[in-house]
Amino acid sequence: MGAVTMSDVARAAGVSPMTVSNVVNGRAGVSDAVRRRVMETIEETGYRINVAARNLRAGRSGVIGLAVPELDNPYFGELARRIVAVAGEHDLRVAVEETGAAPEGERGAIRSSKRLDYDGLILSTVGLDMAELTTLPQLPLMLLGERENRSAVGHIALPNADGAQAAAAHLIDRGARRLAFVGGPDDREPTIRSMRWDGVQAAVRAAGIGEEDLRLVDCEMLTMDAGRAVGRRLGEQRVAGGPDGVDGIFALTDTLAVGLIRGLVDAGLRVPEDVLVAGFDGIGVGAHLTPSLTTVEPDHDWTARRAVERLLERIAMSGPPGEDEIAPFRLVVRESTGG
Amino acid sequence: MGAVTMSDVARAAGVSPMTVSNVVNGRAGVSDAVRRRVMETIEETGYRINVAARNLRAGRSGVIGLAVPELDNPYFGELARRIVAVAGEHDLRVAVEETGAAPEGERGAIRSSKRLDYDGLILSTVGLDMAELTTLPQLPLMLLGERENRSAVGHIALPNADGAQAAAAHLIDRGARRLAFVGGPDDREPTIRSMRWDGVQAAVRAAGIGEEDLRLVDCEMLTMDAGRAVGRRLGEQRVAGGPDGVDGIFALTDTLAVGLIRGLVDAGLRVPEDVLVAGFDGIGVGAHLTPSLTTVEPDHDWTARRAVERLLERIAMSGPPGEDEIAPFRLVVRESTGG
DNA sequence: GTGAAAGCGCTAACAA
DNA sequence: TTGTTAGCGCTTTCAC
Repeated sequence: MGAVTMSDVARAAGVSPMTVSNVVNGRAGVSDAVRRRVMETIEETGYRINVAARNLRAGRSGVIGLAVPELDNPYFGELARRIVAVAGEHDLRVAVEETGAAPEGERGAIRSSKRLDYDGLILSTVGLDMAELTTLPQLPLMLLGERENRSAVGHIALPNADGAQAAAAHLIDRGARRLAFVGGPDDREPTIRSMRWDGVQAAVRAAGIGEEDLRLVDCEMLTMDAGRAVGRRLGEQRVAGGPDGVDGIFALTDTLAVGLIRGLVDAGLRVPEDVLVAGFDGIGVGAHLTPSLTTVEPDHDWTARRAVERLLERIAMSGPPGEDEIAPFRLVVRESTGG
Repeated sequence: MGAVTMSDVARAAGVSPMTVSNVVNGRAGVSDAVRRRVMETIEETGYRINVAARNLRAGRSGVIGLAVPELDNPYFGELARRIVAVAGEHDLRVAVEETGAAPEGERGAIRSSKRLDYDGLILSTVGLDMAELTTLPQLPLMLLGERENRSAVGHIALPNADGAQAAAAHLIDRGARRLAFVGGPDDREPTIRSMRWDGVQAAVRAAGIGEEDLRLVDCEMLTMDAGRAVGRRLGEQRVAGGPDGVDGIFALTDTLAVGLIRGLVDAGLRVPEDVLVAGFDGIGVGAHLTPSLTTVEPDHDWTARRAVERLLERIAMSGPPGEDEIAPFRLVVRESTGG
């Protein structure tokens, strides 16, 4: 543990620790000669700053948490990657956590943020309701994915309504007339699901399709397995009912869509010939499926950057959460909706 | 920042800070009465330990790094999830990092581990060679994936040779006779690729298949895109050459296999009717592809647990890296090799 | 432009 | 069983 300290460097360079500190932190007010000498000494001694000490002094931990529903979902992996990158630019470490898309997991993430002393938390929330979120945390918090602007918590929203509307409009444009919206468990208040549902409804209304030709299909978990089960069921109904069954599906997430497509195949249907399918998220594997997946792709870079930067602002100034922002998106059309 | 400190709690409870420390850390030698009183005071004051201070005192940062090639690869997401879980049991935070599967990225991860002062690093390495790894780091390091036992660095190995051999034997068992091994860039020394290649060769030899019926196909990157390009090429050759083309493919990773299958489809082939395909890793999406993917699935739980625990041992005792261990695996047979 | 003093909150070592 | 002392490595403040 022969760790080299600032004092060691200072002694070796014949200056005070304070001067070393100034050099290390690139502060002004150090003559070029001294700066150079200190730099050299740092090089020679192999000095590295002690982050724990600096953090203690600064009253921070230097770590922000990132809590996502599922780490093995490529979407959140991509998100994590970018957030880590942006945070690194600010010399922050990112501790990742998984919530399992359940309120209990999200509560747990907030709790462990406190236990492990994170400076702030970026929470990609699915389950926790706003009431709880606004009371619970004594912790700079950025929410990812929700839309509604509720006072105490900062948001970076996904283009839930607009994106879903675009996807549904596209399904209709490609000839679908009997639509299904396959989503997660129902909730009491604005969630990703309800907002995307609104978007799809808007598209249906705009196209003059009757409400009876849009079905809402529950799906307890947002997993491929769950999606596949639903797909199989919808597929079997379609097969039994002939051409009167569902012919266009919007899946709440790409992950769900992957399972859904496979379930439809299990039931003997072809995508897109018999049923069109579109998802939401823009996960990478979507491009290489058979059929490849049409999806709403939010701008992940933008999302990550804004989330981190705004969290940093909140940590630094403990000011108000600020305005909601909505990520830009594009609709990526692929084979699952006919090309 | 009205943070409550141990001294505050001590004063309020009428004891010394040291006693509070002992209670907080569950150390023995505190009377039940005092312990209870301190606990209550902690509750009342809302005291939370200052991790930065504790770390400074302990000479650690409380953070370990986890560097993986690609965060948006579900395989590494799963790995990360489990590692975070195990580390959490030990009150450790996990900072994730992406190397991009390139030596430069892996070097960068080691560098930033030092910059950000990680207590240790779990590195899922692909590119960096051992010579460099053993000289470079002054940092407790656990390697994931490699096999060769080289003095200074700890390893948790994947069942590279045995797993690949099992997969290849299975391809042959299902009737494949002209095999291809599709892997990453070639390397000078034992890597995941060369070890899996050895396994495949062993299977081919054991089956009495001629060396000329096993092809080694390079693939610069381990991405779906790259795999797709290779798949398309192999597929076109097969179509041109008739039944004499490749009829069984082992892909170095599942990610590659996903692209590969799609590339074969692009070329007009059917999997598994025309070509059998097997991968390695057991990524979740493999089960829901069309066709679903046969794969070698290492025991991820085991891998994560051993990696963290052994890293902790190394951090604590800075002892020798210890023996290599190889993760158990199973061959999961799915549609891409005929069911 | 440079340095000395003091203290961030915690805990090891020793004393009582 | 409990308390006192001292110091982890850094940086804010103020003096020179």
